[in-house]
Amino acid sequence: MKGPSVDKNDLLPIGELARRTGLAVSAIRFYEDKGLIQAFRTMGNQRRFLRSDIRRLSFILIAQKLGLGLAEIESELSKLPQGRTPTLADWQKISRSMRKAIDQKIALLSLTRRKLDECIGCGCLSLERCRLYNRDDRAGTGGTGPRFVLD
Amino acid sequence: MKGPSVDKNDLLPIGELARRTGLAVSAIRFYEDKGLIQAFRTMGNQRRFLRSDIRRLSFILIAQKLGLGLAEIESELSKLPQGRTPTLADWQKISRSMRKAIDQKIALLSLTRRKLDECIGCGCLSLERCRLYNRDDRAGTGGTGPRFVLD
DNA sequence: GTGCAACCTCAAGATAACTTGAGGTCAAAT
DNA sequence: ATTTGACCTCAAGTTATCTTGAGGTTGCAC
Repeated sequence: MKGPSVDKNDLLPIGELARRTGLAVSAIRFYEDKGLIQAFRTMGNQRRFLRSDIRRLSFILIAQKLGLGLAEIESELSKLPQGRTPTLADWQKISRSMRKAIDQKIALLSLTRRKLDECIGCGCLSLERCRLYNRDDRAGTGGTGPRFVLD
Repeated sequence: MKGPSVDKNDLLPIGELARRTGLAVSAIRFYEDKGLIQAFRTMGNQRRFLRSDIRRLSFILIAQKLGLGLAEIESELSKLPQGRTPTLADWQKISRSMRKAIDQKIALLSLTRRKLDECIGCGCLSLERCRLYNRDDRAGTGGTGPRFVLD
């Protein structure tokens, strides 16, 4: 019975992790710096990662594709158990939350597309008349970015 | 008969354009700097915009939501006729190309979702086994960013 | 035990997309 | 005529996400 042991041979140096994920070594170090991933250190101060960190980085890559920022990703990842290597069930849970994010993105895009279809009919793209935009606009929402349009 | 005349009263100062689009004044100046939009100048060196620039800016905002960078957006906008105010037909054309971009995005997300569904079944998220990733990977594609994963 | 690729840190640079600030001008109402 | 808010330029700052470089150390293979 060879259970999931965490013996020393399973620890990966950063370059190996880079090769396996397609990330640059510098990016992984950067993520560690940001607290997205953690590493053990050898006596000689070199990083050693768990195999499960491949998944962690994979998650980061996928989540980025979905438009999440590193901060948001970190907050997602923080839902993983601390102290122990995440189990399959842990990853399933987080994967499902990612699926929801995808669903939402698709829904938003579908909405945009539908509205755009209407607009193609009139050729407008005008903030004042087009349904692409809020009707009750003209208000500063308080944030920094653009204040209405498609939110 | 009040046709679409372009007399002086139709020229908008930058602040007006900002209010109408929800953009910051500084952002509009920035876009002008980048060549995304052009302005006339008054004798006193103040910018004056055409009404049609509202659409232009609207397009920029929508295209950004779709994930295009300003450079790409500029290349889209460059398809508009030079010299004259874009007609409805011009905008319809560009809107349709935008629709295609949305379609593609949705398709890509659907694919991701489908693959993710498979992965939830196995809980893997592993670069080496999971179908989320290319099978023929392990290769540097030459670019800077992540080299495989979901492309 | 030596060589050399792979590793380390820390600071600075790169790109995108803007904002902020300083210092000054314009124009429309009073 | 004066005031005041909107406008101007240009340089520098901001946030996010990394990369690059300098200068130095480790660790594995021979």
